Amino acid sequence: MCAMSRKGQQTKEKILTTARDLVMQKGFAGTSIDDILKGGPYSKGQFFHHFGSKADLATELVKWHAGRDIEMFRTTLAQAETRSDDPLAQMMLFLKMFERYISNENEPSLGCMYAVYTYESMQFDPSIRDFVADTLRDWTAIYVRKFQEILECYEPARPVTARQLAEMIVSIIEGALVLQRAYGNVTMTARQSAHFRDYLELLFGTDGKTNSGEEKRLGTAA
Amino acid sequence: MCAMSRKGQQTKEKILTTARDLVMQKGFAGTSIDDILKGGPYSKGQFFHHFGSKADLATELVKWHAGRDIEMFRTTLAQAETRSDDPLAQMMLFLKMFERYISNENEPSLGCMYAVYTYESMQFDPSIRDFVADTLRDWTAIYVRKFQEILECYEPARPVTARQLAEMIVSIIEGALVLQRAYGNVTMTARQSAHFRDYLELLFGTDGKTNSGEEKRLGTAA
DNA sequence: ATCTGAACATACTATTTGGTCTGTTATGGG
DNA sequence: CCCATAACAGACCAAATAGTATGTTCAGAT
Repeated sequence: MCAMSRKGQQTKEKILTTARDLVMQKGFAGTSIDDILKGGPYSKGQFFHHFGSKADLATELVKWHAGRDIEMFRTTLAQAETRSDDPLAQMMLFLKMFERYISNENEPSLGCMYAVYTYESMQFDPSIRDFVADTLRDWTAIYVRKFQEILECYEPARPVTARQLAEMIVSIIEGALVLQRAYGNVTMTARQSAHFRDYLELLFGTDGKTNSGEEKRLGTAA
Repeated sequence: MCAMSRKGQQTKEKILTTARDLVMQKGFAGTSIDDILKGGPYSKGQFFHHFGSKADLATELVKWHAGRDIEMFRTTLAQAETRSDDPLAQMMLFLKMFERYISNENEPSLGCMYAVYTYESMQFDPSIRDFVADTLRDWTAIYVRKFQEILECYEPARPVTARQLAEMIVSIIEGALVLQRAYGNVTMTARQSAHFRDYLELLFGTDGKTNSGEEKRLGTAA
């Protein structure tokens, strides 16, 4: 009756974990099903019981990853939001938390799975490509909202939109992850994020700041 | 006597071009030799006459690409350098030229080949990984030099090193290329580069500027 | 013109790959 | 306890894949 037993779900997750690690090392096309099986070890029957095909794995893998990824993103942001009422301070804190997390990355997950899929995109069907693009858009959208709040409170030293800033930090992180991986340097992404924080301070910093957080936001809302 | 005839070189280049286009679409592991042959069409004998193996193609392809890539990079910078004596103006001009180039990208070369290799890195042998890392370092080093010149002439509004700025623009471009590809949006990279120029203006701009280009540079040299 | 090696063509092969088929074992609801 | 079905095991298969073997053509130096 039940669609899937405890044990089954557990096995499926283990296969997904193994697949993720291998895909992050060698790409999707570069990872054969046998590679994944050897990485378990799992049996062929096990794999094809849980996944209809390799293409099916591709879909389930990104969606599984994106679910966990976005959830952690939101959790971290929510955490930052409890520690301050000022959106700029929240953003700064969030970035610092991200930097701490990404530098501690012990496992072989150096890089971004969306980038892996993006750079092999033409072998996936359009629905996967769309999903990856949508996920990146979701990611950006969260930043956009926060920067909108910031722009409601602070006057930037130069004209800039929330979207521009959001896309910039996403670009910086994506790019830094490429370099981090290419160089085998675990601190690259954190450094780039820190530099972006520096830019934000210059843009919204004490000199350029015209309104304290609460004031303008309440003013706008009223 | 000659190592390779005109015709041979020509064919090899055509194969490399086809291979590059396919690899940029589906990744390296996702591109089979038969795919490349069909993309020509070329014969199997032709391929294995020019390349010892698929791994050999991997090596020759990045090196061939990097040679052309870095050359264009230097040419564009040299062009920018002839139009102004001010290193900051040169950088701005260079970025603008890059933006024009990258937005016009008609072909299917959306993205960066080094990123493709980096995200499939574990299937290549270490010498290729090292080559890619070195090429990215070369790329960064050129920016570092230019930012050093800028920092000799201008006082930044916040403390910043040439290396930080160089790594930031490289990250931004790498990341923007990922987004550009994921979204199928040809203007993303140019917009990110433009935003970085904005940051540079804020950092070195009229308010923060303390020395005119020539002055301080000469002063430092003397 | 000739002759040598580069350049190309193509049939063939061993292995890998994604995927199936058949059968066995474990699980949990009634 | 029973039994339907989920979960697993592993032999098997056809297609794809990288690579070879063998031969032919062609360009260019002498």
